[in-house]
Order: sequence, then C-alpha cells, then structure tokens
Amino acid sequence: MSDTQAQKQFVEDLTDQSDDFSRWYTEVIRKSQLADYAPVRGCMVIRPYGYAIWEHMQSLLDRRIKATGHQNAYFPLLIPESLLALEAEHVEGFAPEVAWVTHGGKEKLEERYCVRPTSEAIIGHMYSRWIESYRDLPVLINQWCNVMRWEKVTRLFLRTAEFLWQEGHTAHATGEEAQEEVLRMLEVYRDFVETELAIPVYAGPKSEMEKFAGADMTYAIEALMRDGKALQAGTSHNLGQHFAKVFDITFQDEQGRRQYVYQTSWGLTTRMIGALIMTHGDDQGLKLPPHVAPIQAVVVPIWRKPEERAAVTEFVNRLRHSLEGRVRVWVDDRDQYTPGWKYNEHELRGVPVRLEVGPRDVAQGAVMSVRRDTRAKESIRLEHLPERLPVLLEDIQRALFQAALEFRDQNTSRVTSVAELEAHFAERRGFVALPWKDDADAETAIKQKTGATLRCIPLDQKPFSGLSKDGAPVALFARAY
RNA sequence: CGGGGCGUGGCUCAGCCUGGUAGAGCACCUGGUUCGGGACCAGGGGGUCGGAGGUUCAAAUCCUCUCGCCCCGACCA
Repeated sequence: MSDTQAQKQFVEDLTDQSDDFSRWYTEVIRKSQLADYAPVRGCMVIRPYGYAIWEHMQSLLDRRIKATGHQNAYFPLLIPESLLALEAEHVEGFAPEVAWVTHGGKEKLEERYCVRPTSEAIIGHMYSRWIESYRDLPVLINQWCNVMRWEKVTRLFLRTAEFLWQEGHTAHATGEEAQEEVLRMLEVYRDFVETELAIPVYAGPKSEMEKFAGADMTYAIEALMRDGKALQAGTSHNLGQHFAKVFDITFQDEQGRRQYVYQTSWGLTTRMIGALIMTHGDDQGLKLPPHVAPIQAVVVPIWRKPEERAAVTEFVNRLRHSLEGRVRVWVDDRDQYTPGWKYNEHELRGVPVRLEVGPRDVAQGAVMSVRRDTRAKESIRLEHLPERLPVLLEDIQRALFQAALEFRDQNTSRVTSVAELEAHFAERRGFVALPWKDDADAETAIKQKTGATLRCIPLDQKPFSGLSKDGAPVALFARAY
C-alpha cells in the first residue's frame, strides 16, 4: 500500500479534493462542525468551533483597526427605503438583493425598511448631522455587525443570505486624505490576512467594471484557493463625494467655505473562514493556522490499565498547567473514543498540534507532538514544552503561509496578449497576469469567453516587471468565487 | 435567474421502474472486555419516507404543485 493510500485510510467519508472540490468543501465544514444549514433559505448556523475562529479573527483585526485610530459604534439593522434610494448607483447595485420589512406587528408600515445589505446610507445620514466643521474631521468609525443580501445561490461561508462582517466608514476633509485612508486599510487587511490567516494575497485596485456600486474606486485583496479559483478577501472603497452629496454631508473649512466631505468604506467578512478552509485544507480535512485555531494543541491521553491511567492523568494535569496562558490546549479525555479515532477527528478539525501522552512518554517525562501540516513527530520533554510548543506553532503558521504562497505563485501565469490569456483559461485556472489598460468592452469579452474576471491591478508590480512593453500596468485575471 | 441532480431514523444510502404499509451500515443507549492510527461481543431505542394535493381498496413507490439542498453557468463579500 502506498503512503497516500495509507493516509487516505485515516479519514472516513471525506471526499477527496481532486474528486470533487465543492463537495469536499461542504463536507469538511459539516463534519468538522464549523457550520450547519439553518431552516432559513440561504442561512447557516455558525457552530461554536467555527464561531471561535471568527472571534479570533475579530480580535486580531479589531486590534489593527483601533491601532489605526478607528472607534467602534453600532448603527441600526433597518434602513428606511427613502435613505437607501438617495444614491442611485448604490441602490441600483443592491436592489435585487435587499430584504424588506413591511409590517410592524399587524400594522403595515408607512414606509418600508430594508434589512441592511451594507450601511453607507444610514451612516451617511448620521454623518450629515454630526459633521459641521473641519474640526469634526476625520470621522473614523467601524462597526461589527450582520448584513443581509438575498442571494439566489448560496454556499456555506462564501455566500450566505446573512453574514457577519466589519464595515469601516470614514469621512475626511480632502480627497487626498480619503485616498490615504483607503490604502491604509487595504494594507491593514493585507497584513491581517497574510500574518494571521497565513493566506497570501495580491492587493490593488479593481477595474471600473468590478468596483463597488457607488464608489469612485475599489481596492481589494485577492487570494487563490486550492481549486485554482480566486476569492476576494477584503475590499476598501474610495467613495469620493457621491454619498456626501446625496446625504448632504458638509463642513465649513478653515476659510469658512462649505464643502462636501470625502468618504471611504472597507469591509471584511465571515467569508474569510471559507478562504481559510480552501487555502490550507487537504484530503484529511482542515488545517487551521495556529493564530486563529480555537484549539492550538490537543492532548490525547493513552493508557491500558487503571494504574497507567492514573499516572497519565497526573502527567497531563502538570502539562496543562505548564501551558496555561501560553497555548490554547484542550485535553481530549473522552472515554468513549480510542486514541486512533481522536487522531483522525482532530486532523479533520485542523488542530495544528497533537500531543500524545502514553505510559512510554510518562516514563520518559516527555510527550510526543505531531504536526497537522507535515505529520512530523517530535518527542518533547515536559519541562521544555512551554518554550518549545509556541515555537512549533509559529513554525506551522509560517509553513502554512509558505505552502500557500508557493501554490499561489506556481499558479500565477504571465501572458502578453488576450489570445494567450484565453488559451490559458481553456486549459487551466489560477491567476493570469496581463498588461492592461482599462477597457470595459475587452474585459466583458474576456469574461464571456473564459469566465475569468479582472481581480485587481496589483499595487506591487515588481513580480511582473518586464512583462509590459509600453509601461501599462499588469492586471490579474482569474475565475473567481 | 437558466441547465443538471438530489430530498427515506443523527449520517451515508437501498427500496421507487413492476403500488401491498420501511431496511442496511455507521452513529446513539445499556453491560462487559478494550484503548500508541477510526476496537469487539451481547442487548436496545429511534423514521411514516421534505411539504401539500390528487389517482387507488391500498402510495416512500404513480401524477400535479411547492419548499429546500448540491453541482455547472449569469450576479455579488
């Protein structure tokens, strides 16, 4: 039996990625208990294991949002239709997917409310009341909340009718300041996603066609999933003065002149859990980056006789105490499962490190650690564990990023003509870099022929130097989620 | 929204074609033996077949409608 066959045996009933990636994705989510379907069309329940990942994401991103001077606030779930309708382009963009509240109890409402698909409208309305002078600027507010978009086709985490996110909304005195903010938050996203989620991204502006409804300019970070499809992982919009004009958000400048503010908005969603699954997962299941893994190390005690059990339990207790506050550890002392069964379950659930503790280990005063990503084993003495385990976890975090980066780079091709691009997508997936000048017709044609869309024009053009003959920047195309 | 597929104990599925009142494996419960890569034996509980309507003496099975999910496309975080 080959190694791969031997490994495959470890997991029961999980479709291989190469057989059917979509099915693998859905199965791994349900079997690992990240989420489940809810009795509401297009909605899911994020189960405790999945929600814990989101909580870690929130805490790591929230820290960065606050470090860049923003404050959290909360705006209502419901938005009056009249407010949403003010910005034509915006409302047109979202009209097909808003849910409406028409009744309060048995009474029909005078004006219907929409369940927010995003909060530009209601926040714009409030900003017009709060901002009077240049001294009130900038306004730097973020909110963590749920939003609803009545999607026709839904997929767990990637596209659900209701999802969780943070949306930042800022107002500035000048366009330059707003643009700085847009790029600052794009960089916050890039750093967060690469550092904490170990997902490499390309960051840059979208084309005119792909931008947010109502924005001057949209920037995004784009990641590559293991099936070769791109996933938008976060967006940062320069809204210019569109919303300021329709919501009448003005201030008096130092010369006493009345001016419209310049705004930005930026968001990152629970979709990133989907990105995590599809970037790192393999045929055995999830591989969670230690920084956001709910359980960083799982302890599996092993014994045969009662006296062994006592010794192992005592040893495990010492181990647990020695790691308290340093590593998120869970001792899996469930009686009804054998060690082998637990190994498989924790691999499916993507726990970065497994610590096996049996009589042999206790005799040596050590534990056997096994990495989820490489399966590499290492015996670690109990007294070294508090130092060694955090280092090991950082190694894994780095290795996951490196593996994803290599995959992404191997699947980024360079071409110099639309014909080459089309030939590429006839054969395979991944990112394709092509020198590009904004041209909606050509972009539409590519989309129709290949299914690929312009994902972004990377701000960092260095990886593509020499590709463009006439100085036009390189754009990245891919089929995308 | 177009094309395709699927809804039967918690899960995976058989039964449907050729109607006769529901079955397997896993999971679950009890007892015992086990426990270093998904243990074993014995006993046990649980479904009215997605929903509604129709045909029929009789419907999981045939017909109509409807809801949901999955896959592939068009739209989006």
